[in-house]
Amino acid sequence: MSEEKSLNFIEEIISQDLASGKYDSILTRFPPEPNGYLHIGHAKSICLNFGLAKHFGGKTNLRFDDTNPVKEDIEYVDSIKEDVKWLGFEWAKECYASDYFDQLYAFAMQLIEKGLAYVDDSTAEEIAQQKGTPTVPGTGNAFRNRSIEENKTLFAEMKAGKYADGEKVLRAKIDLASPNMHMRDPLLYRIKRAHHHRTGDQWCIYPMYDFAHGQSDSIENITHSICTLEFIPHRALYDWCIEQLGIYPSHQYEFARLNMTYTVMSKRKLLQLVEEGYVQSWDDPRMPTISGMRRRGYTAESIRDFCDRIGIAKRENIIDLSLLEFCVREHLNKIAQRRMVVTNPIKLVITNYDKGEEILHSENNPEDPNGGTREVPFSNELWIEREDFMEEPTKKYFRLGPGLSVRLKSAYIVTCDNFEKDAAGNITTVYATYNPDSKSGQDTSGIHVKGTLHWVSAKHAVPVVLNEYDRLFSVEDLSNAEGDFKDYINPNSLKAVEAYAERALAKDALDARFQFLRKGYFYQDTNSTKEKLVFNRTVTLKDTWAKEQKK
RNA sequence: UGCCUGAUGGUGUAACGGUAGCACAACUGUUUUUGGUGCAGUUUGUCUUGGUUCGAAUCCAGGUCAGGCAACCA
Repeated sequence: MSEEKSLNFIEEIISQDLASGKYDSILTRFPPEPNGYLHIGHAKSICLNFGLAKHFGGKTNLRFDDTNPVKEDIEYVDSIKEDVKWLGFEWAKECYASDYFDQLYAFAMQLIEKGLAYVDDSTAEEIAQQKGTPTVPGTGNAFRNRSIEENKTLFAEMKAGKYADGEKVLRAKIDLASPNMHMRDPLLYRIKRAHHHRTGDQWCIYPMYDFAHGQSDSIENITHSICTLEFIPHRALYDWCIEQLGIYPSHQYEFARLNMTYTVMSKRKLLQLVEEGYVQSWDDPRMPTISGMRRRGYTAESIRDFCDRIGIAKRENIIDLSLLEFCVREHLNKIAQRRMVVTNPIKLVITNYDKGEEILHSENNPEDPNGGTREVPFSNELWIEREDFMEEPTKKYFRLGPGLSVRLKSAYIVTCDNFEKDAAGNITTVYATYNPDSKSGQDTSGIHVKGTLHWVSAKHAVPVVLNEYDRLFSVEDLSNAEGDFKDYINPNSLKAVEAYAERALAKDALDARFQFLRKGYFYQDTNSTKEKLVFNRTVTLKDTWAKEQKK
């Protein structure tokens, strides 16, 4: 018997709506503005909206909220579609608010005819001033009393291009004294001569968010319109428009957006990082964008799992980056191909190995009994990690040092006899003897060692580059940090290192997921070529030895 | 000195008047040919003051704190 997972508050509402017969089925929507790339916060919304539909047997539309042509671009539309698909979701309809411009214009005329909207000639500053403050009611102006006929004519002229940008706006006539600032005669339309990525130069007036979003929901018969907390005060206006227009009553519900430690989650800030060169692109693997995470090696499955675990609620939150890392490690541990790569090499010479070389076999994935093995060439000269040798080992050090023995993964047990240093005192070569009876899988030596090292045969090694990423920012909670968020950028968020990889890696598929033994999970970068293999570190392995050392 | 949200361990999230649970993090131990994984375990919490009740995280009243709202942005 599986324990029933408790419902979040939105699922609760939907179950009740379905049980009461209010709806036969539900329709949700994911409504990004195409003015930037999607990030992990959007993934939360995508998983929520599509997940709800899946859970309750409904559908989800993808709708582009493209009512502000100066900020929007087709590049963003394309990337958004790609990201949603990659995350594993299929939308029922691909919609655009701009497809409803004619309908929206007619809605506005309807409001004018009901005496509920008027053309205002005031400047932005005047309007702002006349709105009052949260504690002081707004004041009207003469334009508020224009006749219905005059308003109709004026609005039609606005559409026809008779007026300059900013010369006039259309406003709803609601309540200038409302305690909700959004109800103090909100703007419905503004004049803006800008090229729209879909409607071109057909329009010079564009509806505001509040006069587009709810109406679009209604046109599509969205049952549950889910958005983030900052839209709570807009809900009164959302409902007002629907009621006055007498159109399909979609309902808005709000949840808390995602925040994460050590990163930012605002398109404006992310755009700044790109434009000012702090990262290379929107899909830079350090970015919290879907495309960046994809390039870094995150799997769609792990992101979905993450979104599932963080939950949906109304309280502000900041999620530990470690939860995201846990999710991706958990998935990658199951599917990643194990390979050996040495990043900071010293030479290990096996003095009694006189076979020249031999082919050994190593499991591709100990988690997967059907994962098979691969061939790994072994010889008397190997690369091992510099940190795997210590001249004067401490008590808890399980690796190589004078007189110490270790297992070479999938190979033999070796014992260190000697080592060499250069003039500067750096270890250059370690000498060891191997035990021929300790071959992996057929070990009859009876020797037990505590440490196992990864290694690469020197003459078979393939040079590769590893991009080792660290968190983008150096403070946990950017919202509590004083000053400019860019002051907290981690200057060491990317370290590109040269490394020696085992031969098999050169032949592996481009999109394979790897675990470089004892180093972390890696994924081939989009710029990687056969001539120059480049891997991005998705996430390190958990490292309890590093913790031990800090003590 | 307006209106709207919200407040449960370090971080999230459950408990719908009846045993404060789960996950991540942290810490033990154990297994391990990855100091990985697995397994077992430990630590840590109901913002506050009253009230209702046999019984309150939950209901009521007051307070405190945090966030949002006054873009021709979404």
